[in-house]
Amino acid sequence: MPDKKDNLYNAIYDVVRSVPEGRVTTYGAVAAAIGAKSGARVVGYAMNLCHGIVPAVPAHRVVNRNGMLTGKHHFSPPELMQQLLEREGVVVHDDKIVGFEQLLWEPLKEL
DNA sequence: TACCTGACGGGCC
DNA sequence: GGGCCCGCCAGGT
Repeated sequence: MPDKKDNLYNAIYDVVRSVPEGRVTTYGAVAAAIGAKSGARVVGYAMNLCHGIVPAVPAHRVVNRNGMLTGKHHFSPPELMQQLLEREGVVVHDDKIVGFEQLLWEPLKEL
């Protein structure tokens, strides 16, 4: 695997796209799924670059460890993240996922 | 061209 | 129990 880094990002997008509708995952869960233990942050960087990626990466289903929509500010408009989640049946209150632990979808556990 | 900041999380003091 | 620090990549200024 010469393009390890490239595959890393590709793996991140693949995992995020594997998240079922109405479910959410965390940066740490994705990072653990791809073996990037050093960086939940790397997942965040990948999300930052998801702009223009096809097929579209459902970054709105990725939240931080607290279940908060930390990256909503990167959407346009920011409310779009919550809108998409609510559209899928996910209840969001105060930028936080209601019943987050129940909706949490862990790749390592489910995959 | 170089520095800095930014979607996180876990470990250590 | 709480707060601080470190690790990682890439793009913008």
